[in-house]
Amino acid sequence: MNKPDLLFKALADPSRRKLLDRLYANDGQTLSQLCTHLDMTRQSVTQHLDLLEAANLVTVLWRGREKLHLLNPVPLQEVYERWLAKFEKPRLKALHDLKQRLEGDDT
Amino acid sequence: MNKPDLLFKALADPSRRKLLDRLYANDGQTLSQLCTHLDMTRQSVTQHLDLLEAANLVTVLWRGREKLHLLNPVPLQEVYERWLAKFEKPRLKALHDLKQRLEGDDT
DNA sequence: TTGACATGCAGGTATTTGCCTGCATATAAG
DNA sequence: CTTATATGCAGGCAAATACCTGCATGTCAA
Repeated sequence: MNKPDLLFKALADPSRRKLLDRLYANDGQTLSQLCTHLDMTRQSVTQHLDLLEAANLVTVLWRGREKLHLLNPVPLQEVYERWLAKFEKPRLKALHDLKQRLEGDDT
Repeated sequence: MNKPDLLFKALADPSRRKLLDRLYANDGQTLSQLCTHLDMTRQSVTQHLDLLEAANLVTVLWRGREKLHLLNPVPLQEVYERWLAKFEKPRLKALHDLKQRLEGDDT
């Protein structure tokens, strides 16, 4: 699977985003530590972390029997640069607004 | 399903990103037009477009029997503001580099 | 009105996902 | 050495996904 696929898929799950948030608040936590705040088994959390690792959002550092998880923000910056930066605010929003006027709001 | 879930899920598929790219290059295309460049049936493309619409990335405008698709970049800006902006460049990359030194490169 | 065109709607199926249980392995501590 | 701790590995299962086929509906144009 290619790079942006892995990245967006990794971000598409609330449990995984929660893991990223926890690492953002307190980086370098072990698997067991990360498990304590999610209502699922250790094995499920492992699977989520594996996905985050595959997306290069989390890097692993072994210390003895402990597996420390470190957050890597670089791919997120790349997402911005390659996918979001080109959508500058004013440009296409005008079309959306135009639609609102032509059709009435169907939201 | 909540907002960021829909957004990231919509972006997690290469066909859907390709559709967004095509709309970025040439906005307001019909379903048939969008089908011509993807190697799948019209119904599959419809499903992808439905997902993009659910994520509010695409807005639809009916003109007679034609369904025009308009790109809406606002959710992408929100993604940046709510998820990416807080990961400023220098901060945590240092930890990733530290790991490289401690473990050797396992990439 | 009739025929062509644009799209919708209703399934059917193979694959992927997300979660689980059960057991195995490796490290730390007494 | 023995026990507790931290994690890995294998497999199973229900739900979601991403395709498809077949048929129905609505709109334009002659």
